[in-house]
Amino acid sequence: MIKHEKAIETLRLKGHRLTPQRLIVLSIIASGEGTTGDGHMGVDKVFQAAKKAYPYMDIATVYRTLHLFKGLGVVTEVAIGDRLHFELTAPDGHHHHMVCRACNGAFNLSPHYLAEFRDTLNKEFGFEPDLEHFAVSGVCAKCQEAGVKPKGNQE
Amino acid sequence: MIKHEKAIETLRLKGHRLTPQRLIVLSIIASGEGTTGDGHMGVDKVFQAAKKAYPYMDIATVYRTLHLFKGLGVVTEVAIGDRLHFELTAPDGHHHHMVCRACNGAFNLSPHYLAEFRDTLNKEFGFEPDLEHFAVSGVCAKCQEAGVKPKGNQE
DNA sequence: TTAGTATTCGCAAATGGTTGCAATAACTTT
DNA sequence: AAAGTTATTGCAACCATTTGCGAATACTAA
Repeated sequence: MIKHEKAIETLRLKGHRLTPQRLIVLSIIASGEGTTGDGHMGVDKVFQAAKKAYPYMDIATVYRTLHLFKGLGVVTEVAIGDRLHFELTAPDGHHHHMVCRACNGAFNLSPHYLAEFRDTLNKEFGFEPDLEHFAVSGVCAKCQEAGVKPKGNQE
Repeated sequence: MIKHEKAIETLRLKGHRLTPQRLIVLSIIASGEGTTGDGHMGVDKVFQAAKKAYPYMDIATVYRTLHLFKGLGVVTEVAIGDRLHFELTAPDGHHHHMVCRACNGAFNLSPHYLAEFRDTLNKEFGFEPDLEHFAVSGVCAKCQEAGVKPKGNQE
């Protein structure tokens, strides 16, 4: 009730309408209930929760709303095991993700690990990569111990 | 007819059956005709070409075949504008991709640009990222000149 | 060469996600 | 407070991709 007030203001300032559907989706994401371990919430979880609060809710509306929020920087999209998940964008500094292909765990990664990579692409190729919300797939330490093999190792 | 002989051998060695469908898909990818600029070929292009050579060809078979090849390291998958594209894996050193979100162009990126990033994730988090076939989305130099804006710049 | 069997195929139905469109509803203006 | 305008909704159809399943076929062994 307090956390996403700024998000609501953002909506209104950019001229978007404040519909019940949007407020519901927003509060669900903000509540972070039914989370898959790390604050990220699958689209289906959002949809189920939203339908409970508002039975006419349509899955298309959920997707459109989440994409709108993403475009406004209000939520962050993370692809976990080829399904989309969302979380409220961290108001402080945001972070990137390492997603484990074995356990589907998502681990935070501070942006400074990518800064150098970005600089290089910039200088060498004039290429400006989209690294605001970056996610690397891989295998986490725990799953490696448990015997999950990393993929081809030709660097 | 010569280029993908090794791929055929790989199939046989791993105990996969040498079906006409697989050989056709392989030769289409190897031929590289109908390419989207950089040697990558869209699934639909592969399917159309395959159906010409073998009218019963099914799109599901094309997908299954391409995934099999990908698992064997025979082809490389690149997501361009959220559609899958494939190319014959470069037999020498392979490369990564920078995909321009504005013009959908795909540019090659030598693996050495990623080596350091991998080492860091390894040492800091014990995380082993899948960087064999890595692709960054972004905006290429040309499209930046043409006025396409990079996304949020909070690093 | 033929018979056996496990893989692969084609089909059809399902998946997660997107889109076109007419009806609805949030905001604006009065 | 009512009417007008335009964004947004719900629905249904669609998209690219995946999957279940019974029929077909590449390989193996005889």
